Amino acid sequence: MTARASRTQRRTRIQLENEQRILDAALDVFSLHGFRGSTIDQIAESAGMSKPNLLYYFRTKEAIHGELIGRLMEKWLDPLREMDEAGDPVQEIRRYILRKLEMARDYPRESRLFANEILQGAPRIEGVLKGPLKQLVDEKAEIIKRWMADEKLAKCDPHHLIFSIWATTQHYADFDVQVRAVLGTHKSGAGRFDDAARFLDFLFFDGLRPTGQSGKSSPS
Amino acid sequence: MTARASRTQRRTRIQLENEQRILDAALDVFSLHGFRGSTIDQIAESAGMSKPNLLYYFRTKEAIHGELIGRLMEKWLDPLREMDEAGDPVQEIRRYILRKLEMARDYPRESRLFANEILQGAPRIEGVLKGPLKQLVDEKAEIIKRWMADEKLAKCDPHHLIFSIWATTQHYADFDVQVRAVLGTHKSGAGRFDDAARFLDFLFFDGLRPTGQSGKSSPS
DNA sequence: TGTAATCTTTACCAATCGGTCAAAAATAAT
DNA sequence: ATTATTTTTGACCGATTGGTAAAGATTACA
Repeated sequence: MTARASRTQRRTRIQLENEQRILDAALDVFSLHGFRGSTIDQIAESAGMSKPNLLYYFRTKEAIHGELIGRLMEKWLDPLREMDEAGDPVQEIRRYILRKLEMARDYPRESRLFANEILQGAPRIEGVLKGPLKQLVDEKAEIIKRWMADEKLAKCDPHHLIFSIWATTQHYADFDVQVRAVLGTHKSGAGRFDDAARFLDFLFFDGLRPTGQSGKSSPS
Repeated sequence: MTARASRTQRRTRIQLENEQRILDAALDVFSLHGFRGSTIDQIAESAGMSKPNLLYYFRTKEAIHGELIGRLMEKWLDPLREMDEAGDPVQEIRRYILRKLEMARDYPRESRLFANEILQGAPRIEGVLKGPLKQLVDEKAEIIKRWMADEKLAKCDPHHLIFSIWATTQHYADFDVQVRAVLGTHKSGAGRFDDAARFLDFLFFDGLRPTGQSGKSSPS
């Protein structure tokens, strides 16, 4: 039995090191070119390793990608899991937005890997989306709905609220090239995310305020 | 000189037909797999055409992709161009959001093509982003800033406001698979976009209201 | 109808793709 | 030091890639 096949703990120091180097290089490549657009040679070269050597640790291209996606999905939903019904609704939502924005800032490759996967029809994670993801979102949407019923938040569709949080935060990772091109080079990287945090706080919490008076202008 | 090389009007009926078929098929394929992940054979088959026949109309894979991207960029920025300083600020922003959402609904392939291009580093449209796009956005951001100075809109960073509109609307095209997976199959396609329009109106215009009283809760 | 231009196909090419294999090199255990 | 094991390598495979050459089929036009 080859080394990598053993899921039974027995990992050499070299194994752990090289697996990490491969996954890191693969994250670079996959997040930039998508699954089909990436080649094993590219990943191997980026990892400073020969192709057969890489294939000694991961038997197929799918195996590398699958491992990355698996680890990603674990970490990706953590911020939403942390949303606590017992907490203050406004602070819970605010914290969720901030955590997601931090993840876009600190793990842009992971965000792009996920975006690539979804864009390309999510053939490899369809089950997760319709299963654990949907379940988690439905659960949290119920909590948000109760918050709204208790007048702690302005009423709106909680599912679409979650979508909008995903969209606005991940935008800073997925469309980073465009954001930087439009803002120009005068803004440092950190400054962009500070501005984004400030803006998102404005956008969501001048809309999500508990007090009821709406500013709608067309009574129609 | 081959037929397709002549940019000088002389297009046969067959040329126009086949070019359209090819571009339509290529839009399907490119928007789903990105540039590197798409193959000429795939596009040819999807267009019901042999590969050499396709290459008679477009000499390279890049040529097809370039033509698509070019036509896309034309249409893509129209809604923003239509934003009129002379109009009512709230209605102008509201209309822009609605137009962008309609484009996400009616041209999801184009949205995904663009997203793929940006995700993969925008190597083929970097110039457009830093040139015409940045110029247009800067121009409209100035208008929005003046609206805010005139107290017609709540004050915020206009660039990030535009980003958030892009992010929230295009999300419904680019992440459609995820949206459908989370919402489940009980919602028809049209209904999703109606809900989205309603929600986005809530999100932006309970925050972008002209009247100044903010609902911030942490006075710090 | 004849003919020139346009359109389509078959056969093919070199390069690259994901992946295999056996043997060599490095490492660890005794 | 010897052996057993793990790691690395170069040479190679069939399939697919983007693209070409040239001949055949079709069309437009006189």
